[in-house]
Amino acid sequence: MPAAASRPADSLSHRIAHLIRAIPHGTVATYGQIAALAGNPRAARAVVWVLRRGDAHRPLPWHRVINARGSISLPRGDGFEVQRALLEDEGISVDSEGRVDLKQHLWTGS
DNA sequence: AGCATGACTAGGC
DNA sequence: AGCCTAGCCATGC
Repeated sequence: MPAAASRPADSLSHRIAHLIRAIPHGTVATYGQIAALAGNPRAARAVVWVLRRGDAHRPLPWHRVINARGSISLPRGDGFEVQRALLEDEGISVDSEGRVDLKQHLWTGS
């Protein structure tokens, strides 16, 4: 079965989705961190794409991904509130500005 | 093939 | 410390 030059299973996007599902409950990861683990430290925007696209087949813990400054990147609004609620449900404190204590909750990647 | 979108980031001022 | 700019990646039209 040659052909199939870029099967989803081997694509960067798929690796990204896989990594996101690997983020442990109660911890968070940054876009850049996921990108780096997926092989491209500069593919943070690709991570965003995957998160926005979502996965119709399996649940994606999208709420565990935040930006490098340790805060929720969604614009203020419903999405923002939902993410904050989901994180707090996992025992992660999020202040009114959407900031999380990375020292305490950042996924070490292992 | 070119332009636009998106929840990003590092670096410069 | 905050704002702006330029890079980077995958997809959709």
